Amino acid sequence: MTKFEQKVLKFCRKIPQGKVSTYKILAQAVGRPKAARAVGNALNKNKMPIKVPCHRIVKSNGQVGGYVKGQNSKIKLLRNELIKIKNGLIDLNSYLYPAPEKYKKL
DNA sequence: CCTGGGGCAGCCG
DNA sequence: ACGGCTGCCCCAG
Repeated sequence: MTKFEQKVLKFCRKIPQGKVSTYKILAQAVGRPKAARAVGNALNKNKMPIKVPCHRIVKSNGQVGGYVKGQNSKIKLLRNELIKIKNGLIDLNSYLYPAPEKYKKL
């Protein structure tokens, strides 16, 4: 496992239950602002959803995004954490962590 | 709403 | 080591 992946997973674990983050934010957190896709790759490759709650990572536009066990599975997990999803969309204003300014203008 | 192109770590030949 | 392809993406038009 590479350094990059480790960083990604580590940040994942910091996300509190009931909150979500985005691939982009994760990318920024690991120092690779433009590597959102690579981040997704890392999460996908990890394949250890029990220890690493990668279901709390969604797209920056609020869509659910993909998941190893399927989007539907991901949605269930999120709902299970009291996160409301309307038609495949998550309200980032309410759930986003660490909540950057640009998402707070509601 | 849809289309196209960019950018990045990993994997494979 | 090298080049090309891929994928839980992002953003501008």
